[in-house]
Amino acid sequence: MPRNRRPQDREEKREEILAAAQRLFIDDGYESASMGQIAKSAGVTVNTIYWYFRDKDDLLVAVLDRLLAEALAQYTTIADRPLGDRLLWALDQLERLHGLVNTVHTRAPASPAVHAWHTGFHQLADTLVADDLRKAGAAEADLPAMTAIGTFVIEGLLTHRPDDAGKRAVIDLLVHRLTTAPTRT
Amino acid sequence: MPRNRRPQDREEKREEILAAAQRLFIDDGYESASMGQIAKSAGVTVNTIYWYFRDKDDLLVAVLDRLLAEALAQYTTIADRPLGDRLLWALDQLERLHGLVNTVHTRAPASPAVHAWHTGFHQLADTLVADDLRKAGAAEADLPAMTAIGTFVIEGLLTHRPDDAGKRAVIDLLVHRLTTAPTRT
DNA sequence: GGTTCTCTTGAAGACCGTTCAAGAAGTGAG
DNA sequence: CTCACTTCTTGAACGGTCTTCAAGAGAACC
Repeated sequence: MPRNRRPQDREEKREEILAAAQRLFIDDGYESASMGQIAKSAGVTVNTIYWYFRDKDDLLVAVLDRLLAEALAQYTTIADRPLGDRLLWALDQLERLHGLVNTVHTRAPASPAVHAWHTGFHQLADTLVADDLRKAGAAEADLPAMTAIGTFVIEGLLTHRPDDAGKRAVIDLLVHRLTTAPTRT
Repeated sequence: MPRNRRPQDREEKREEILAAAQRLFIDDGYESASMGQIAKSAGVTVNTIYWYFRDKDDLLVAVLDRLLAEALAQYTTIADRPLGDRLLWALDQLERLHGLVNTVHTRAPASPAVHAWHTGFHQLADTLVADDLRKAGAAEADLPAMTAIGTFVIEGLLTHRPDDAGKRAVIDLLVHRLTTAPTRT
């Protein structure tokens, strides 16, 4: 039992800070979004953020978890579409956070928390993609390399952001080349 | 004609600063390597760096140019090896700067200089890869998507650094799938 | 009423990249 | 030699960052 309770619930306030951080991280980028701006946007002082989150990286991880949960909730609604469509969907989902992909890669070496999130995310993504490729009849031995390629291409598309036609072309070619057996020579 | 000359040549000193910056950027990362550390490592004061370079991003671009020139000089020695070998070579070359790949992507939106370097680099890389794929008999229409996939996979391997066997598997599978025509269904 | 825990805050610390104004050092002209 | 001019170097400061510390406010329990 909590010895004390403010009128506003703890989770509620945490969520407010998180929402402000998410918006600023996505709109301005992780580096540009200062703790001061986040605090002002959430209507609190900087120190209050440090009551709910260990540091800025911890705040980033919490935002990432939030976004991932959102995306996974939506994933069930399109889980039975063809692989190419699902990849494009994943791309659109992730594209909302375009800058954050790079941020995660940048912060992971320096922050154990971000590193752990990054590892977990790729395990999840690998599992999903591997299941797909298995169903498409890919050889079991090729699966690790294939999922890696799939992941790398998606990250590349996020980082370099070609136009829609370019995205389509890359995804279609990738799916075609990965799911149809090459000719024996 | 220069009105004045110090005992040490201008280019020489610039090169010393550049060497110190390169080592720290690669070993500690761009963010962690502070201007103060770079200056101390080069045996000068911080302000001296600002005499030779506009800002930290300019210093980064100069380091990138240095590294790229080194790599290109070596490229001619292996230009006639098979595509897979050359990709692995490029990977080893670039791997020395693993962290810098991300740094470039992170700084490009904020720094016009880094952005310009990034664009130029990809134009160069795309040209090289496209030539290769053309020689391997790839359909002209597929070339842009193929080179994009090649680039993305290399960047992915650099960012996520699997072991040597994993790298080999990904490269082999990629080259195999890209250079052999899929079966018609 | 006093104690205890939760939450909030103002102020300060350590570091960052960058700029300013001043000084040192070499070169050429009078 | 002296003076002006350019090149290079530097100490000190500025505004910004994330983070921490110590103190205070507010609700719940004894």
